[in-house]
Amino acid sequence: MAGGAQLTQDGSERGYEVFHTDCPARDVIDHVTSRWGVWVLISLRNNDLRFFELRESIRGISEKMLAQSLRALVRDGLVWRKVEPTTPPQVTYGLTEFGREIGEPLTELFDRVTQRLAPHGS
Amino acid sequence: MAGGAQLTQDGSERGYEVFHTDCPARDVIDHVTSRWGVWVLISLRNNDLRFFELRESIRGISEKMLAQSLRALVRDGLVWRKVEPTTPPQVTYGLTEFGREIGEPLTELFDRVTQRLAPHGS
DNA sequence: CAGGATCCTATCCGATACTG
DNA sequence: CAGTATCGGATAGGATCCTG
Repeated sequence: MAGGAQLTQDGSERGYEVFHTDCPARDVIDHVTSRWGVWVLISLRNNDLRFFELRESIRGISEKMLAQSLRALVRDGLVWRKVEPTTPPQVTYGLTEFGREIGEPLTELFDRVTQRLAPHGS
Repeated sequence: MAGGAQLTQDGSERGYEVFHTDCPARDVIDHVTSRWGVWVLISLRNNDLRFFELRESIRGISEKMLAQSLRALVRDGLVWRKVEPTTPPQVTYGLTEFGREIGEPLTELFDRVTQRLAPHGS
């Protein structure tokens, strides 16, 4: 069903799959493609990072939105969170297997846009 | 540079590529991954559609946001717009080559999420 | 049918201040 | 360091009405 999940024109009212409002996939996609979620996932695709490393990496994000985005991604099972109860505390974030699965096409998307817009490299 | 485009730690302030705020790619990504842009692109990946067909397909979108999203996507060169000056007028939208290029990983992303969340099909 | 214009609300998001 | 809580401005977005 790679091409499916559109509306199925079988005449009935239901038949929509993910385009319908109450589809759980829609929420996840919305989180993944949210303003900052994208960059969090892309930032984490290579190495696990700590909170402040993410903040430094994603220029322009506020702590509030970073924390919020991370919470959503953890809730959705895309990102894990490891707390080292030291002083000062150390919290590390990384991609789960699902997160890596999702991060792949996201990276691809990202690369294609970049390549398209910046072909003036030589 | 599939793995690159992170910050380049060469010590200087500049050296960021796409995570920096004033990167043009970031705008496009933001449009592509906008609340409704995603669904427009995914809706169009198989067939060209008219305005009302898009509205029907993407459940929950308002005409205003659909028009607005379409305008942004056309401006970014991801979607083309063909006007048939009949009465009533007929406007068709479809993916440009760039749009198709971008739609691919988006569809992949979409499929992976769907597959993950709805494996109870059988 | 395919929108543009207007109004109004919901939420996003940054800034600031505070906590463990 | 890694957050949470609160406030207020900016923006997204829905509803309605109107036009070619």
